[in-house]
Amino acid sequence: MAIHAGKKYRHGQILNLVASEPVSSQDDLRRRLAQRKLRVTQATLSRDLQELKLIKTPEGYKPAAALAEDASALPPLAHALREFLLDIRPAENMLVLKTPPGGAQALAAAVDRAKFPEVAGTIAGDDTVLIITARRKTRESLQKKIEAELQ
Amino acid sequence: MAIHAGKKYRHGQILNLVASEPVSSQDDLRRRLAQRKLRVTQATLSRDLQELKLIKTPEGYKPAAALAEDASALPPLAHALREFLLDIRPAENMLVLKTPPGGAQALAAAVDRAKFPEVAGTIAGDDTVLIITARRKTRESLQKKIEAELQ
DNA sequence: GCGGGCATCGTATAAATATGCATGGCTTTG
DNA sequence: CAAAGCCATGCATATTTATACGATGCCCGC
Repeated sequence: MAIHAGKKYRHGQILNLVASEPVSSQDDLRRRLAQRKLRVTQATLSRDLQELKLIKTPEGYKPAAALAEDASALPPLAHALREFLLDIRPAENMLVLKTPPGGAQALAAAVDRAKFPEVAGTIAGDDTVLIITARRKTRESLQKKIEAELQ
Repeated sequence: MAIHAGKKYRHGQILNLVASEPVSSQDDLRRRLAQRKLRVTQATLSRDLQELKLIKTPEGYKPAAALAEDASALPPLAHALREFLLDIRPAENMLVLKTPPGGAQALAAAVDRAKFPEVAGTIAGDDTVLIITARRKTRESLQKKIEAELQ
């Protein structure tokens, strides 16, 4: 094996590089390492990046450690509302939210996650979310907050 | 344009899908959407995923929201080791660390700052650090600690 | 020393993802 | 309504990433 400085060392250099400046591709990384006298092929870097748990983002490679969380991380409420909400209908102490087919579960989850004090509970079907509040006044307050999320 | 239900709706379905089960590729995603009567091409999904800020991880697509970084939030010693260490050689009551040319001073400084009780003293040349401990047993203990820093 | 097992790596190529360009529909303006 | 501008999209293809396979080096026991 050629002039090798060891995989450990190369991994350290890779971590340094991606932490200090955006690296847009494995070939980009390969060129930068070459400047540091480390000559390896793209194939090796593909393996290295996997071992180092670095993932590609629009802003370069980043450690995946931060995203180790469960797959249930949902987008914020505002986003869910923009994506799913078709209509809001007030009904005394309740709010009825309409979504496209299949969207209700996701929207309800986002509402729950927002933990509004006004919300007594939610029920989601396929394209409808029912939000229940204590009283009509409570519902008015909640409705304002939700409409504010829509800007 | 075919029977389409709108980009917003498709985006909602994509968020649902990737939140509920791992999706390994854009083609995988394309097939699952087809089951929900959404027919689009991989090219469209590539654009969708970018707009939704979903990034590919070994466990499927995830929201990029949780993109903390700092690969270098490591303790200084671990960082220095990753950056400089090429080799560790034990020698009775001493450890010899090899670095790339010019790296020894920096690595030795990091070792000193870590203040291991085992370390009697260090001597750094250009590409070699000599760490001196009291006895062979002491060196073994230190060596384990240093190797642990490398993961 | 000699073979076996393991790890690393490059080459070639497959697989996955991104993109230039053209099309068709929708909306706005006059 | 026509013309213009804009979006969303598909198709074809370029670019990027992953992998199957074989070669080489190293360590270890005999």
